Amino acid sequence: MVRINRKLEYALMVLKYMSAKAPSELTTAKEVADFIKGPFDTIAKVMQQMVHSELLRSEQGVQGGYFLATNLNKLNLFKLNEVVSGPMELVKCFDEDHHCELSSHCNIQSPLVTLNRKLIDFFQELSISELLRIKSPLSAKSQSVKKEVAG
Amino acid sequence: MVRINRKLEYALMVLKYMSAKAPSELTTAKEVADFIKGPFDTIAKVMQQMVHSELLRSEQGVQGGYFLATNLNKLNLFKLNEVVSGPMELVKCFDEDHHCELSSHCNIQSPLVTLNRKLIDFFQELSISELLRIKSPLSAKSQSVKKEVAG
DNA sequence: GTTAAATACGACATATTTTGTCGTATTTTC
DNA sequence: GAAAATACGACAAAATATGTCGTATTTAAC
Repeated sequence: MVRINRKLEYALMVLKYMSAKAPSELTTAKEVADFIKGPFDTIAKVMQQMVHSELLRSEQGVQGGYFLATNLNKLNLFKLNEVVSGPMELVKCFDEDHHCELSSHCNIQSPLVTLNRKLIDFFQELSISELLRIKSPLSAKSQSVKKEVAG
Repeated sequence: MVRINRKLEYALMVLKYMSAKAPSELTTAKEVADFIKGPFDTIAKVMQQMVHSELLRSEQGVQGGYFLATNLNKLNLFKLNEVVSGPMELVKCFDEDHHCELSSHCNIQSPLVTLNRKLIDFFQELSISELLRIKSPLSAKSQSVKKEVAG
């Protein structure tokens, strides 16, 4: 089954939620968890991962929270998935460590490499702002917007 | 992590293996299992599922086996995945029975519907013969081939 | 007609991955 | 100092994927 995981869903929900606010306004993990009625801990961790990758920035302590630190026009689904779920590998045979035990007799390795490449391209071409239909006030302010997103 | 599963891999390996033979020649599950050094039972079941969906046909008894019963030019990856792994649903919220518990407060449902549609289109456009680079003697014989597969 | 080789298929067992929880530390405001 | 927040590793639980077993059935060969 080809399925995106919860972490990526949470990340998308977070970005959607935060993008509705003014860029300077902070958002807490609790706030998002309450809003989507999801598990606080997991959502908090996803947001922390996004801080590591500089998609968000955080302020600690009382009154702390997170704010957007990236242009959602330039962020794509491949990157976001990588941030929260690690490298996108269509099949096991691609990862370095524990490579697939069938690989020595596999008759479809090259097709799978091709397929993996195509799938990565597919996800890379999907911008988050387009996907989530975000007007993106931050990006409009901080960076030149190359093309208007239609629809 | 977006990853195709073993069953789909086995199905592709089976088709690749079988397509190298003359259309009339039978292939046993054991033969494929030996060739790719994979688990016989699982591979046999995948082949049986392919019989159900009429991608293969089978002959029972000693000297029995499977043979191709479909045009691999017309078979696409979406269909093949569906046959061996059930419906392709990007996210849980789409399936009828146990729908996602977050759906009532989800703020990204419509984007996910769109994404799911795009992903399905992506897989539907990938023909098996193209993916596996199969010359497809069966289809060349039994059906008119619309366009030659380049590369 | 018995045996052997094969498909057919449900039930179960195991392994892997995903998802969520807990505990604890740290930062900052009040 | 207390409270509200991020930070983060370790573990637990749940879900899913994968593989195995047992048994039935079909058919060819002997």
